[in-house]
Amino acid sequence: MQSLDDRKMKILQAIIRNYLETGEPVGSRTISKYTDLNLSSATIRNEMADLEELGYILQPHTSAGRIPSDKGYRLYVDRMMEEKEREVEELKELLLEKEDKMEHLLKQVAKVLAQNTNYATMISAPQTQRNKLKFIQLSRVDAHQILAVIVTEGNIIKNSILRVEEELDDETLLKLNILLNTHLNGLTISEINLGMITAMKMQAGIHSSIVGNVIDAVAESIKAEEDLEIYTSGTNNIFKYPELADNQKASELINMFEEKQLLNSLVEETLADESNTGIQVYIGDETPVQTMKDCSVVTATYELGEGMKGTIGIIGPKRMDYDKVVGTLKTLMHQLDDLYNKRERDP
Amino acid sequence: MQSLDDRKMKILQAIIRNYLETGEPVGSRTISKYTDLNLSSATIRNEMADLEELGYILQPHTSAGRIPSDKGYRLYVDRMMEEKEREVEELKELLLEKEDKMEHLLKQVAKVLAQNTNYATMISAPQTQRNKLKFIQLSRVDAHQILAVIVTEGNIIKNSILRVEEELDDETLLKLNILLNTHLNGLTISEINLGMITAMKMQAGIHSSIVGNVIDAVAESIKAEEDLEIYTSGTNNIFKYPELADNQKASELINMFEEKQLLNSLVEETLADESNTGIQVYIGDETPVQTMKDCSVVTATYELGEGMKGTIGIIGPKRMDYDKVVGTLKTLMHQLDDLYNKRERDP
DNA sequence: TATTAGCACTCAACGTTTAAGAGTGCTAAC
DNA sequence: GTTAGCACTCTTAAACGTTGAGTGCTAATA
Repeated sequence: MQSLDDRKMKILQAIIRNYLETGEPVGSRTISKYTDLNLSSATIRNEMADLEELGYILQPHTSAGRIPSDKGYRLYVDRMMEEKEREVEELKELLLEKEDKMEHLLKQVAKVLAQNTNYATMISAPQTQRNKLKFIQLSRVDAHQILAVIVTEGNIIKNSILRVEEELDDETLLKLNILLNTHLNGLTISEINLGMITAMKMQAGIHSSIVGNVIDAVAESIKAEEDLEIYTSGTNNIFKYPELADNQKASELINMFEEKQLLNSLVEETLADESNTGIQVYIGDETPVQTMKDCSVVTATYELGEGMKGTIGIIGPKRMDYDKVVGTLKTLMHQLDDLYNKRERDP
Repeated sequence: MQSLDDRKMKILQAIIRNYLETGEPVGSRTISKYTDLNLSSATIRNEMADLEELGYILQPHTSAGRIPSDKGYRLYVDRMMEEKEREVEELKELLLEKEDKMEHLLKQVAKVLAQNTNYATMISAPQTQRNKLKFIQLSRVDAHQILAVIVTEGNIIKNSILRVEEELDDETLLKLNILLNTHLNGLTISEINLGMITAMKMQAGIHSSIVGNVIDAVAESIKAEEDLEIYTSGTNNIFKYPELADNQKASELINMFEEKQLLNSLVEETLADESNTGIQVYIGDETPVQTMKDCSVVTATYELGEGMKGTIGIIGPKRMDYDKVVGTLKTLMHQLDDLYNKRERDP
């Protein structure tokens, strides 16, 4: 595909910018005034006819102005990505307010982002790729209940309450703790095999059933970790864009944000793509999720060290302010980096 | 307020039933055919004029049919509540599928309920009224990190990771554990006073800062417990009712379901009302939350023993199928009871 | 006295018409 | 290559008439 000459490019940019602002098809006269090209509307018309023929813009109907096509947006975005490296924003302070629990942090991020951009946002909890066990602790809660605490790499903590028939004295509990930790620490779930389990059960003697239960709990904890944890915010922002706000579409979108399964495929798609700078833009039909085919989606991958990766997504109309969104996301990714490093360094 | 005569009552019921189905104002002729009263439309018209004067029904405009007023719905609901005690539904099986984590259970309930009713639903996590400490456990995760596990009455578990400068040997850790548990077990947060804290710090000697940190963690855990945990489902159901689906209203409602703070006031209102059978109906302006003034809300209080109370809410249009909703909620409350008892009895 | 038939009236909803305005494509002149 | 001018297209909104559902009232009926 041959690149556009400079003037066509400027006109295309002007059309897109203008359309982003107004949401209305933009006509030749507007562009003629809007740009610093000093061209009459007639000239612009000629150029626009060319641009349309090349597929960068569309006419909703004869005698309406033009709107950008997906291809047009794509060109605009690609061009923009090369140029821009946005300045830091006031977002920093907001984010660094005392938030230390992962869940709160993520919710906060989604919210701040939604407020800043006026689009709907989502953020997935970091998925630990290799989930090593770090620490297991059994404690007696009362006569027939044992609490199992399971800590994995990255300090993800899971609890599970087990019921036991037999009463356990402190000494036995201590022995079990040692048994479990010596055998399991440092292993990922896939490394825990049946041979190991039977060996441990042997050693546990009459308490073998407890070992079994604990291992089940471990398995479930790590598995539960894998299922989607996605936080969303600003879903009602879609009502700000008439092209998304009709009942049919709005309902589908809202439902998607609530169900979140569909969003998961977006997360996976984003994480899969390694080639990239970390930010991806899906315009219209390019999206991996059909429900969003009238939207554009910008996603970013963030990393909190130790291979803990998550995804941030911004979902809005095709006439999204790509410029701002990409900038904000870039800043945000830096913030998250800083936050992580700060936390490691200085508890 | 004097009660209506039998015929007026029947006509009112017919109007409401019909309106619930169609969502359109209902005219005299319809009622004349719809009921078994064998009255001409003219007679119905006279009665309707009376009913309107009494405030039970409204005319959206001259020469439209009538729709129920809030007062009309109220009468209908009150009457219905006396009579009905609904039969059990198929919901049972759905609910009893292996779900043992509170969070999942609640989400599941919200979802099932939304699917069953075609309205939006919410459920608040049970709030433990007197949150007694049951058990505290400190464990060493690595050289500079301690895991504090805090279990409260009702087996709510909270974790917190503390950083420590000094390395602690097993013996010290054990002593600290004993110290904390002997002092704090069985206390609610309000019972932990400053005197007690300083006494404990004294005993902890050089490790007093850890005691302080743990107590902070305890306080935070219990406080965090208090902030709203509310799950919603089926929010997009509101699009099924044109009277709620215009952009303005839909946006506000969706936002409310996302933010959830407003829903909290609904929860509080519901829990506050002790007088009731457990189910309350708010029609239109009766709602404690302004945002829902065009909706009706049916709430129920459920209890999982030990004073753990939560709230379930169903939010829909004023022309809600009160009958079905109240029935479903009653069944559901029984299910939750059973579930709790079953779980206690048979782990 | 309660009920009903009949009729004139009202008003939202819908389709049609009309006018205005924005925007285009094309041609001819600069 | 650029621009002015003009005829043409098509959306949008307002204006208008028509339709039909539904009402209130009156007078006749059981």
